[in-house]
Amino acid sequence: MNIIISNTSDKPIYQQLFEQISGQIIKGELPSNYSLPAIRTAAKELRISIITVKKAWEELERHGFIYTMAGKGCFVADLSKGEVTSLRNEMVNEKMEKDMEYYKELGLELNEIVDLIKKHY
Amino acid sequence: MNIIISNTSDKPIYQQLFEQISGQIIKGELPSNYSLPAIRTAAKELRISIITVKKAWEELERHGFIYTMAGKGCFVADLSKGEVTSLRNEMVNEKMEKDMEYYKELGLELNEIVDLIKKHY
Amino acid sequence: MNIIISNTSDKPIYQQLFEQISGQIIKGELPSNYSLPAIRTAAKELRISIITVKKAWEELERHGFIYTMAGKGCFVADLSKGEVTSLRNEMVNEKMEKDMEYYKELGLELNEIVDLIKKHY
Amino acid sequence: MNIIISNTSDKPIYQQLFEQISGQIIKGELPSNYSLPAIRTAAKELRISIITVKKAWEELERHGFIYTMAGKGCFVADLSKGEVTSLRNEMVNEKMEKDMEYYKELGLELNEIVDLIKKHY
DNA sequence: GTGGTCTAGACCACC
DNA sequence: GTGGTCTAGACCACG
Repeated sequence: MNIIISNTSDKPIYQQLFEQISGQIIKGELPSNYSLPAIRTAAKELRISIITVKKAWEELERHGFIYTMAGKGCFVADLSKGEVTSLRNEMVNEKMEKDMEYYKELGLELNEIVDLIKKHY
Repeated sequence: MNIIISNTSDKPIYQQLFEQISGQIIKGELPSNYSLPAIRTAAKELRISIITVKKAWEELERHGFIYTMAGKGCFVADLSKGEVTSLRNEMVNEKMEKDMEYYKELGLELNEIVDLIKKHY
Repeated sequence: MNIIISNTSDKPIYQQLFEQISGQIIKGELPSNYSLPAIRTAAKELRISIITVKKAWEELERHGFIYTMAGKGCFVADLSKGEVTSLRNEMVNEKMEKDMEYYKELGLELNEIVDLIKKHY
Repeated sequence: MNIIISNTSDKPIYQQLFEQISGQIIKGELPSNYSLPAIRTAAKELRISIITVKKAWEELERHGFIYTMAGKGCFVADLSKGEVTSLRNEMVNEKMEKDMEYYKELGLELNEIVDLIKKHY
């Protein structure tokens, strides 16, 4: 597991954690039942508060990416490929909707957006 | 000028104002030297705080979308077509960069993103 | 609004808060757009931590009972009678399922359960 | 004896053990003086900690469901039908009280609860 | 050892 | 003033 925290980013730390880990699960880099580092361990290594890590872990559990066994630890959920895709689409669609709203507000045409994406990808 | 404020959105109100007005300027819906409503007037009509309107106007000025004449009011800047495009691109590129980072983090391929955009546009 | 906190209960404080407030909303004792006390105020009055109150408020928002306006406060959601019933049923069904599992495990017949309920209601 | 342990349940494992075994005793599925498996045996078969099994056995003894003979093992208590019913009611009443509190807090009428129970039983 | 809950502070953006 | 985020501790139940 590889996490990079930016303290200068405008994104809250717990969300950075959530996005990176969920991304790794979606991409299959973290296998089912993989044991996440203990909250205290992760907090110490990333030099952030225990509570911040916990918040990220909670968010991951709420979305179904991981499951918690109190007293044992947290583990990557056992997801089928279809479930992974479904989770991914849920997250992507939510964001995409807002993005498109913004680009349309700025008067961008569909093909302009596509061109920009190809440039930035 | 047509502004819609959502109090329940997670976006700060001043930013909603900024985005909508800058969008209208970019799309040419607000002509050069168009006189923006007085801060107090806008605040009253939109039922928001004067401070919030002021912050949005300031942000617009900082980006070069409007200019202020003390005692007279605020007016849409006299921008060439090239300048408008430049301002737009500046805003779009900044956002696009972040968006692509997110979509890549979720393991989306370029063509998947393009498909989704065509769907959501 | 009337809240009673039991420090001796086995239920976490934040859950007691959640259950009591959601119950009052469901019963119509708290009207739409009713302004909940500020987190700090509630914490002081109930003599509990700000974070504990916040956790309860968050849970209420996640279930759709209240909405948050950052910088303004938290307010009871504008729910139709049908939506209230739907929210109630969601909560009740979840619990009822577990309860029945337990009573069946103890060998109770349906009519025994009904008798007991009439006695305890 | 048939025990199923769920590691992902929010219920502690020792309590799952307690509830299932006490339920089987109450339902008469385990006869008087039936010899419970040795703690180490049960722990190994269920793939849980010895400490956890011990805690469940202790809880069963505390409630009077089983008795321990040092060096021999644990056995189902010799309970009359009345005693069984009494034990059962003790457990049921304790839970029922809390349940009804919750359902009343959500504004459910007696007949609504009965209807729901018939549906979920 | 683990996570679950709670506390008493703090700084920030927004209004 | 408000909520949003974060910190650095603490005690508990569970295994």
